[in-house]
Amino acid sequence: MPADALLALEPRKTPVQARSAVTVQSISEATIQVLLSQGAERLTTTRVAERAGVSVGTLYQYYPNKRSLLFAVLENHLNKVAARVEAVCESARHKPLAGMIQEMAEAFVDAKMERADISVALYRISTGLGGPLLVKQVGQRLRRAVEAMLGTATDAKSPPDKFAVEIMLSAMGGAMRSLLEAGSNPSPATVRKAREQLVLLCQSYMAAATAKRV
Amino acid sequence: MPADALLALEPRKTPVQARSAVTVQSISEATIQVLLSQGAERLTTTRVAERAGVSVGTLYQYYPNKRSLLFAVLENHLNKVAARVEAVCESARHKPLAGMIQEMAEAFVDAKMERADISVALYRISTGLGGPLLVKQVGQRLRRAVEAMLGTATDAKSPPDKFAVEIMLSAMGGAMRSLLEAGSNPSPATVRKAREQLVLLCQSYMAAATAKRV
DNA sequence: TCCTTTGATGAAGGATTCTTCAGGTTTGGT
DNA sequence: ACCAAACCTGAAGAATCCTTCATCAAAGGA
Repeated sequence: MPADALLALEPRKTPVQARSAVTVQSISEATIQVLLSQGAERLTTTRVAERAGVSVGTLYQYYPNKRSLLFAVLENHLNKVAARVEAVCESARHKPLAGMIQEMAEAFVDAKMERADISVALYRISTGLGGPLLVKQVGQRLRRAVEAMLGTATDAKSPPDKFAVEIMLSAMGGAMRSLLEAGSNPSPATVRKAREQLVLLCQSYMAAATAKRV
Repeated sequence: MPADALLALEPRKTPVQARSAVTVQSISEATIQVLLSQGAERLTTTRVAERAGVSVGTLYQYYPNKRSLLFAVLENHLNKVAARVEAVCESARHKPLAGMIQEMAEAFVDAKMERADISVALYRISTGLGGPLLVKQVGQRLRRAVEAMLGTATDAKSPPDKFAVEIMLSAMGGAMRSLLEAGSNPSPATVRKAREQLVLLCQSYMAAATAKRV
């Protein structure tokens, strides 16, 4: 893979004045909106600019190409979710295992649900080039945070299995995705139930996985 | 949504001679190949035809448009996987719960792994219009099969929760996806470990979910 | 106030892509 | 051998799309 494939994704110019900061923000928002209303196939730089209320030229002043725009939006969202889960993982140390997992899983569900529209929109581009890579990176980052937390469990079982943690996280992510993509924004009751069930899923699996260690 | 959006996805003509059957098959295969080597973005009807060794016109004799081609390939794969899991669900009735789950989960992993290339390729288009719908339908179909199986468990707990089964299936699917998209085709050792862990995940969750019922 | 930087505009070039159709080739029955 | 049906071809029309650049407007320090 060519080295400039990554460089071409970096933003082109950073806003220095206030109005341009607004512009960049509205371009980001417009990307989500177009993604939701038209789909990834019909997402066009022109359409995004139109929806943002600026001209195409303006868009290209901050993003060198279409892909870099999508990449930036995706990266931004993933980082926010990861940061929130990491924070919870740090503050939940030195507790019993079940409680730690519960806090972590709930934080994950909440972070995704809070702006369900963004999540749904981004699923539609998470498959493009660079997407799986980002997801993988963030996944690793999350895994490390969870592992560090689990290491401090008061009811210390054997240390958690690296592979098992990965499985747990991707399973949780998959279930959330399926739920969000299922259609109309889920009712509060559904969200409650999902939280509860995902907590149960993670708890029971982690308990089984750490116990099984010989 | 317009009604003809679905009709436009139906195949245009069904092969009657032997050579045309070969042609459509090679078009299907070529679609996978192009998807893997070029990505969804660069998948072109012309490129698919080229790779299949036929001309574009031929392709359009069997598929009314590009989307119908992708839809057909995706549908075919999902149906195969679903059929296999359903078959196992039927033959695994009247056993203890843990054993049933194990057979089901292993069948799922095997079905996905057997042609990992197809799975990976199709993830790249499963997000297009009609994709989530198909996935949802197949998910429901699978859920019913699993529920029917669980109802016959010899160590009968309370009947399984509908929502919980959905969670389990989507979690399993998500974990598999993450694994497959992680990159280079996983080693046999990784596959073994994945099978084992996914079985554990499903077993422990189902046990916890049925036990929790009041 | 004046001038340099920063920000915004949008028409147009260049490149792809989807899809059709008029005309040729192959197959299989009679 | 003959013919109708099935099948294949691929150049070309019509529609988008990405990206650039010459030009204009706003901002803010000197």
